[in-house]
Order: sequence, then structure tokens, then C-alpha cells
Amino acid sequence: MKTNPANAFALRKQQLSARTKVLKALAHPTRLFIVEELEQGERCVCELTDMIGADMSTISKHLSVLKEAGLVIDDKRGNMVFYHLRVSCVLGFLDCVEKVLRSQAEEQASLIK
Amino acid sequence: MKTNPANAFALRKQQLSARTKVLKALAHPTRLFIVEELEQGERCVCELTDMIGADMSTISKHLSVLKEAGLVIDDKRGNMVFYHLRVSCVLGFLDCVEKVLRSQAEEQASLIK
DNA sequence: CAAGCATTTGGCTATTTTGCCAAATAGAAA
DNA sequence: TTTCTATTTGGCAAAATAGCCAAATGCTTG
Repeated sequence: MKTNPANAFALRKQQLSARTKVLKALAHPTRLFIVEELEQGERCVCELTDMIGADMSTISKHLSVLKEAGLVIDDKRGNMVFYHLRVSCVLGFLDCVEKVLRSQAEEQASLIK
Repeated sequence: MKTNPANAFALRKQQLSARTKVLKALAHPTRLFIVEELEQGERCVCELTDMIGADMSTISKHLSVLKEAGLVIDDKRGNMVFYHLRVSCVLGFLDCVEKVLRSQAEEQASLIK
């Protein structure tokens, strides 16, 4: 650590880390898939596992990352666990990402010209 | 790789990875700070380095991650390089993150009761 | 209670990401 | 051209992440 941590960044470090926790949770193909799938409605771990085709323990861990970030809620019914989204704004969230990608594609296209 | 990759996830893997590239770029305290700072206007590498208090090479690498993701543009003037945001929607983007965090905080509060 | 199913957890390795230092570039000024 | 300043790049070691297997947990049913 620096001897003088009184810079603009250090003062906000904690807040920034809290925000990046949410972003990190979304920043993985499998977890992003899960979030988009849950936009359709709740899903159990087994359904997600089938769709993704990875080990169930892997999916379970991804779900716990999303849960830790406050993005999903789990609901145990019988011996199955259903997950659903807690926040609806994630959708608009991703629209922005899409905009970034499209703007980037246009940039590339104009460079080729 | 699985022998039968024809599942819902595999079919969209590439698209999902493109999206997570943008999310990953934002998912780091230092880079998030930079993005928020650039919302105020362009900044040179040295200014950001001073504000953050890390090695300049570290900041430079973070900036190249943001650039690779299509979030910022660099503009060399003299022997300084100024960076500015390419997409304005990142702001609303972060409002959603904030909403997630607040909803999570409320959840925690109600658990304590 | 025993057995079966869905899910989570522990543990381990492989991969990716970070951040520093030192060296390389590039423009500005002497 | 030499020197100085701002930035980037290469390289490496430390830290964080991912994904699999095996074992543990917790219902549910026989």
C-alpha cells in the first residue's frame, strides 16, 4: 500500500469493489447465459445444467456467485432448487453492452474502407 | 469439449463471450474508476496515474483493456495520450448495478430484523 | 431406517488476471 | 543529435478464477 492513500481512487476503493462484484458476476459466458435464461422465468439447477452441458457442481458454483452478487434468489422446493432474477434492470444493462459491440463493429468497418 | 455441443449454451457461446468481454473490462475497481472519471471528460494517462496511485504501466494496461473492449478511444497529442469514453450508456449501466446493491442491502437489513 | 435424487461443498489442478520492474518507443525541447 | 518526458510493451511472480471429481447434505419415498 502507498504511504499516502489519500487519493481520489483510494477514497472510493470500497464502493468501487462493491460495484465490481456485480459486474464480475455477470462477466462470464456461463453466468451471463444463466441470467438471460432467468429473464424468461425461474429455472432449477438441473435444467440449467442440461442446457449448458457442464458438471452440475460447476453450475451450482456459478449460481452461488450470482447469488452472492445479489442478482438471483434461490428457492428450494422438494429436493430441487429454483433460481430467479432479483433485479429486472439487467436486461437494459445488456442493451448497453450490445451498443458497445455494435459501435465497435462500425469502427472496424470504417477502418477497412 | 463435449461430443454433442448442440445445446442452447454452445450455440450462443461466441455471442456470450463477446458480451462478457465488455463486462470483464468494467469488472475491476481501477478500470471502473477510470470509466467513471472519463464520464467527466477526457483524461491523460498521467492524470489517471496520479489519481489512482499505481504504476503508470499498470494504468496503461488497464486502459488498453478498456480500449480492446471498445469502451474508450485514445488520442495522442504531443507526447501525451488522452483517453475518452466511446459510449455514453455506461452511466445508466452503473445505475443498474447500484440498484442491485441497494436491493441487496435492504434484503440484508430485513434479515437482521 | 434405507435408498435414491438434486444440489452443494471440498479439494485440487489448470488457466487467467494483476501489478510491478525494466526496457523499448515516440515526441519535445535543448 | 542528445536528453527529457509520457507512454507502452515484455516478462515474471503472485493472486484470483474455473471446472472437474468425489464426498457431503438434505429431501423424499419405499
